[in-house]
Amino acid sequence: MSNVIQTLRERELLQDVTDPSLEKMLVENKVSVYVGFDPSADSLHVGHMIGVMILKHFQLAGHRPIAVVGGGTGMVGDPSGRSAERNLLTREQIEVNKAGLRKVLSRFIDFGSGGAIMVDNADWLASFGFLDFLRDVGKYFRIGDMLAKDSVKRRLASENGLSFTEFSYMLLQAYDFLHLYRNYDCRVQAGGSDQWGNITAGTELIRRVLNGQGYGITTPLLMNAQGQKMGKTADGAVWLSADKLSPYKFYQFWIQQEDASLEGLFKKLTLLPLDEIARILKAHAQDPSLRQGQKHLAMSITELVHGREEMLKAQVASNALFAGKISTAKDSELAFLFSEIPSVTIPRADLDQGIAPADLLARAGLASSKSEARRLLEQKGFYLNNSDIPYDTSQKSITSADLASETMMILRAGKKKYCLVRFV
RNA sequence: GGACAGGUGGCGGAGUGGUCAAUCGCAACGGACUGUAAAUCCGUCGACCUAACGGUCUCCGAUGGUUCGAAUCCAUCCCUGUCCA
Repeated sequence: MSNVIQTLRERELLQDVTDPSLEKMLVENKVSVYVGFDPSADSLHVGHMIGVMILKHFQLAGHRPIAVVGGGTGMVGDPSGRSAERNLLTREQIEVNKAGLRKVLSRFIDFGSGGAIMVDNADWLASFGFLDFLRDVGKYFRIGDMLAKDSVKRRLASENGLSFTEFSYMLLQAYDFLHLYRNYDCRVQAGGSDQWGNITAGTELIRRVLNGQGYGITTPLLMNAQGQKMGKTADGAVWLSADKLSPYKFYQFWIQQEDASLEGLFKKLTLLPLDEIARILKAHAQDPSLRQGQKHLAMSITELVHGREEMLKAQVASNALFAGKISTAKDSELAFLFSEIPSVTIPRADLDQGIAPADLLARAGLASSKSEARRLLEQKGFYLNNSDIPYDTSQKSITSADLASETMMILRAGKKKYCLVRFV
C-alpha cells in the first residue's frame, strides 16, 4: 500500500497531524477516512477541492473515503472560521443541497461498490434526544477544554460572541467521528486547518468513550501568494458545477492565476505527477508571458472537474475570444460560442432602430445598471467585436452596421469580460 | 429583570441638526504598464434621466415624532455585546 501521508506532504496538502503514528498505521492498514461537507449550498466550490482531493488521494492509496454530508450539523452551523452566526437552514433546503453535493462529489470519487460511501449525519443526529445526548456525549466534555479551543476563544473575544448552538457544534462533530469510528471503522478525519479544534474534539471523545485511537489531519486553506483566501470572483464563489458556473468561466478563472500561485495549485488540485509539474513550471519560467503554466493548469483542473469535452470547448472558446479582433466572421463560425460564454438574445427590431450603447451593456449583463454602463463607456472600457480600441462614445447608437457576423455581436467590458449578443 | 455600550454603503470604520449619497481604508470595477500575471500609478465605486452642465429619487436597525431642515434630537420597538441579578 502506498504511503498516502507522504503523498499529501509532497503535494502541500498536509498541514498537521494529530499523532505521528498515523503514517505507519496507514501504510499497514486499509482504513476509512472521512471529510465533512456542509450542505449550506447545493454545490461545492474551489475551497472544497482540497478536502475532495484528500479523499481522492486516500482512495488512490487503497483506503475508503467517507463523504459526510452535514444534514444534521448543517442545521446548527459551525462557528469555526466565521465571524458571525449564520442563518440556519431549513430541513427542505438541506435535502436539496445534499443531492447537489452528491452529484459533484461523485465526479471525483468512485462511489461504486466497495468504493467510497456517502452518509448524512442527520441519520444519527436527528433522532438523538437532547437528554440522551447530554448523558452519552456531553458528560465527556470539559467546559475548560471547550473554552480553550481557538475557534471559541476568538469568537468570545469578538464583538459577536457566540450562541450556545454554535458552542455546541463541536460536540456534534466529535460525535460524528465517534459514530463513524464505531460503525464504519473510520479511523481518520481530515479537514481544513480551521477544523483542528473540532477534529481533536472527536479524537478525544473516541479515546474517552472507547479508549480508541482516532486520527486527524488538517490541510492548508487555498491561498494566493498574498495570503488571501482564494476562490472568490466578482460573481461570487468559483463553483464546481456547470449550472452554477460555466466551464468557460471556470477555465478562465485558472487562466487568470498569477505565476506565483501555479506550483501550489498544480500540486494541490491536479493529479499530475510531480516530475511533470516540475517540467511544466520549468517551461513556464522560460517565458512566463506565454502563460503556458496557466493554460496547462486550466486544462488539467477543468478536465478533472467538468470532463475532457467541456474542457476542450472552454479552451476553444477562450482561444477564439482572446485571439483578437473579430469583425467579418460568419454566424457559423461564432455559433459555438453561444452556449459557452455568457450570451443574450435581443430582438432584431431593436437593433434596426438603434440601441444606445449603455442600454446594450446593461441588457447584456456587462453592467449591473445603466449608470454603471455609462461609467464603463466614459472610462473607455467597452470594446465592440474584440477591437483593440475602445468603443467610440461619440457614436450615439449601435446598429446593424456594428454586427460581427450576420446576427451576432461580441461585446467586451474591460480586458476579459465577454458577452455574445445574438439578434433575432 | 437591571446597568452600560452598540446597530452607518460588500467588509472595516468616521460622522453626532443643514455645506452628507455620507471622510477614510480594504475589496470591487475601468484605464496606464505588462503577459487575460504580480507590483505600481491614475480614475470610478446607491439608482434613474442627460451629449454635457446638471437634475430627480431612495438611503445610515424598524416605526412614529420634533424641526424650515435629521444618519445626527425625542419616543416606542427589534437585534447584538459586556457586566449584574
